[in-house]
Amino acid sequence: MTDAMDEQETPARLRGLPSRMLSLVAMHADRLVSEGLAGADARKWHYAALVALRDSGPASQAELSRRTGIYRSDLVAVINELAERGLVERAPDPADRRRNVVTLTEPGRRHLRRLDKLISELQDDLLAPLAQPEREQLVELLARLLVHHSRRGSP
Amino acid sequence: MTDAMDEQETPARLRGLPSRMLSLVAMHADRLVSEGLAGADARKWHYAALVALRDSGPASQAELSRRTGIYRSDLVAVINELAERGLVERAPDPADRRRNVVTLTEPGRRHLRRLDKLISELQDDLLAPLAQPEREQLVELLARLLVHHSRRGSP
DNA sequence: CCCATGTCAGGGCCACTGACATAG
DNA sequence: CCTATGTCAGTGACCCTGACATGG
Repeated sequence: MTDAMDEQETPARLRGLPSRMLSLVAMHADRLVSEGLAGADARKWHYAALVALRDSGPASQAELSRRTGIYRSDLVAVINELAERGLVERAPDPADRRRNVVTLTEPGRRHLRRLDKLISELQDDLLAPLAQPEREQLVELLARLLVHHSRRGSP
Repeated sequence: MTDAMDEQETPARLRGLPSRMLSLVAMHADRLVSEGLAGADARKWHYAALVALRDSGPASQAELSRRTGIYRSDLVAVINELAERGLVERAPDPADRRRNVVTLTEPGRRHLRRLDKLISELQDDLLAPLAQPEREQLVELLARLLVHHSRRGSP
């Protein structure tokens, strides 16, 4: 009875394709955030690195890379730029001389607080058409997808 | 009472940032789709162009560009590749000699049917952790975000 | 004269790889 | 000897711009 062997359903249309919708929405989101951060002379990785440092304290670059998902090789430039601006400090780790310990400075903390505000406004712009419970739903669904698809490559 | 002026809430953490989650999930989705299509010697734009042709019939390249969102300049290569494989036909439009009319061929239709199946399996992989109603919720929320953020640039 | 179309050339950003020296 | 770390060099995909010739 419930058999639907004769599905002649409309073949895929582009507009309803989840993978496509995700890409498009993510593009809009990235743009919003990138442009917003550009106005504050920052990029999203600057923000990611700073937040990671505040959340879990000073860390080596490799450790930071794991926390943020930024590649070790790309992190170099990010830390360079943050250090130039005096937002973080990069000092050799006496305990393990391969490592640089990256630390959030006080100006870095202040700057981060400004970025926090900016970012939170941008999230609001992004989610503008959704009511609060819907935003939470969205976040929860995305989180489920993330944990599922992350169990492949990172552990 | 409901006033929350003294919000000292935990400052932003990366994991819960909607814009970030969207980017990450979209990355996974793109990967899934790209790798899947690569196995069928196709790319996502091949698929997009083919679907657009089936959905709305033969079209000029500029028209196709509007339907798919692919830039006119990038479409050239896509149509080249599809034409090489005999999946579409590109012929000058006698009514407007600037235009090329692009038409889906019969082999193109067959190929597209295979891709449809592939893509639909990939969507399943992508949404695996979600139950059917949740998938619909997700798509609906994404659609709302899309219409909202598309009213800027296209009309 | 202005606009549309197809095409090419190229820039910028980003995820990702590979290699290398140094150190554990 | 193998692994980890920081660094640099480079690739390929993708989004996007600009320019140009031809035609409406």
